[in-house]
Amino acid sequence: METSGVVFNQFPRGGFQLQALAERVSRDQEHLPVLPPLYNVVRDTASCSRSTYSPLQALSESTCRDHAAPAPPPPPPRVQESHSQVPNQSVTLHPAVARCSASLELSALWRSFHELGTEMIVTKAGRRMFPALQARLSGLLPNADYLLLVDFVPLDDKRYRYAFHSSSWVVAGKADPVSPPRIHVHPDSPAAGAHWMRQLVSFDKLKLTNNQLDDNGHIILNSMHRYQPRLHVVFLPGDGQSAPGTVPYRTFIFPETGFTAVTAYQNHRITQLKIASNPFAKGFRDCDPDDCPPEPGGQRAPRRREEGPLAQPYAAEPSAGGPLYAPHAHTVRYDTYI
Amino acid sequence: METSGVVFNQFPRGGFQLQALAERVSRDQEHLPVLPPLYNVVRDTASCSRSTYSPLQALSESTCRDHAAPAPPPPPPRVQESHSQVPNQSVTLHPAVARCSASLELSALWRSFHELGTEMIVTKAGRRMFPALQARLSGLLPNADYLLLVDFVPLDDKRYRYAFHSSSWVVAGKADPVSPPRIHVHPDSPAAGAHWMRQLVSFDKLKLTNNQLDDNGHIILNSMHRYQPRLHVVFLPGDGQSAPGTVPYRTFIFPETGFTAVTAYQNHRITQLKIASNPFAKGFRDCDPDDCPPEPGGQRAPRRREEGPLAQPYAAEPSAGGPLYAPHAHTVRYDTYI
DNA sequence: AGATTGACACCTAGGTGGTAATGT
DNA sequence: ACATTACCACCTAGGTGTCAATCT
Repeated sequence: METSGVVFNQFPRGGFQLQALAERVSRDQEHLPVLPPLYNVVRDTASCSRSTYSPLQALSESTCRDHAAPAPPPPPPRVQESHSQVPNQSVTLHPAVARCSASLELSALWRSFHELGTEMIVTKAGRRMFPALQARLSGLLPNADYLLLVDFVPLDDKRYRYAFHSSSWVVAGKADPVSPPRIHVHPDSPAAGAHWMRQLVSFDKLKLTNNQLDDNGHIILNSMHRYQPRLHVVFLPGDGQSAPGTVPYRTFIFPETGFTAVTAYQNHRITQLKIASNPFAKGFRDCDPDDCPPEPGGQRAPRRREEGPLAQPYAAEPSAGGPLYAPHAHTVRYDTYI
Repeated sequence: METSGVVFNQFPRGGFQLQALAERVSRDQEHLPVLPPLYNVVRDTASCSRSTYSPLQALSESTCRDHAAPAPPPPPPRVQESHSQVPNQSVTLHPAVARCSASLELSALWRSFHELGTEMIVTKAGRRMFPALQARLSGLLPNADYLLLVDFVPLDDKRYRYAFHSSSWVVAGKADPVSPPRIHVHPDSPAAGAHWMRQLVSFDKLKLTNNQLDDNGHIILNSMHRYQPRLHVVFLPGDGQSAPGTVPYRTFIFPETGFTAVTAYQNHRITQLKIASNPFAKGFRDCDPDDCPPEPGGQRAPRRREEGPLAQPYAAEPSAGGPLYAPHAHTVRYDTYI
């Protein structure tokens, strides 16, 4: 099923036309900077109403933060050299995607993680993301067919290490070599616009792995590196629906979904927030079994081991390495986010 | 999503073109006899090598039984009156389906159930079939797109009752009114022929319900009625792949998959075979926990309640009602059939 | 009396982080 | 040192038939 360098998790449907189209989307962007002007980048509409939006700014900081918590600035995005085929001017969108927009679901939870410096576990067998990428779509043509793709681009070309003494990430060198990029195709693809817009689109089948030889179609990432997920909405032209010279897809980036891939959690507050918000980790929660599932805002007594001064007490300054947790991160409890 | 009387479990993919095509397949056959000559009926190729095959005969008895067990003859198929649009002569198949064939997986298990008189539970919330319909396909064009559909046709127009005193099914009157027919679309649809042929195609998401008002897209059946599942392989023409005047689909019927819908099992030997072969029912098996999963052929000591002469000892003659279990049905133990 | 429903114990299947062992 | 792995207890989620209660 690999006709080019791009590897997909699956491509049962629609045969090879779809695969070729998805490959084109991937290739178009493969050698571009993380956020080239070509991209039709749209901000998380649920959390930000800014009409003018700078893509590069979006990745370099969280531009739309409605909390007072200090914004953890990730390192500036890498700009690669090979700008092949970058039409720097505005492009004409295919009508099927011209009015398309997407909003990130659970953006408050994502922001809570982002403020601490999101970490995502990668394992040999593949690990789901938590939170999972979920989006609400609008502006699609109900009767037109679309693919929904997710891929991951490096946020920089560095390798990181977590300094426990300062509870901060520090640069540990240049990035390791990258594996051939992989793209996750939403299992419903292709589907009509009406299907995608009917309800939340969830990428909860997507799995991350650090196994460079992975055979299951999972997304291959380097541990201790930073990544930015991207959502691509790709129009699939039917008979006579092609419009040469137009761009048939749009790419959405939600900066608060950027993360560091790890094989074990480094920042203990990330661990705690995962435990508090992921229903599958309920067994690790520090609360009585009866009233354990508290609604956001509730607060309960600890049950498991009293972890006293476990690592450093959570009070450290952001260092050059990248985002740190905010000293006064939310005490909000998340219950069921799945 | 309902543009005609046909209801589908889902139709996210490929938009309305696919839905229209599937509806056509359904409508073509909706008012036909159970097995009209139009159908491209193919026998379970795994269990039968007969080259000449009579569709009507296939439903009226199990024509390809390689066991000595007495064949439980189901009631003869109903022949409806409204033979609209029945080209009684042979039709020209579209090249994309001309060489298509399908074989039933787990046909030995299906036959064991069939010999006892298969029962399938229907519930308000929807119940999976066990065994699930699974088939291996061949002869598709690897790069062409296909839909895989399953629907259910009544095997007769009768209502049944199980006579416990004689351990046999008896006719209890004329069939109840039928709900609008529903079609289960395999979730992978549409997919390339290569995808369908790569591995076993399993319809384990299909659920049966007796809730006439079901709005989960499940298959609606009448309890205490007999049904025959059908598998439709539908070619989905791409640009310029249409061939007017040809039939773009084939229908496969495996007579050993016919069953009686029930809300609770009637024949106790059916219950026992389900418990012995369905891994989810392992908790009800009559064997020691350690060596409980015996390979087919093994035999173990009972663990749960000794059920002595539970109903009548299993020895009854087939009555006019339909299939009965064979008095000497297999003692083979089935382990994991999922 | 027969058919249906709902609560239940008991499974499969798989997603959590913890922890100790193992690499490197 | 640090990163990774394998295994584990503990969850969620949902598929089984049983049984008692209820419906018709």
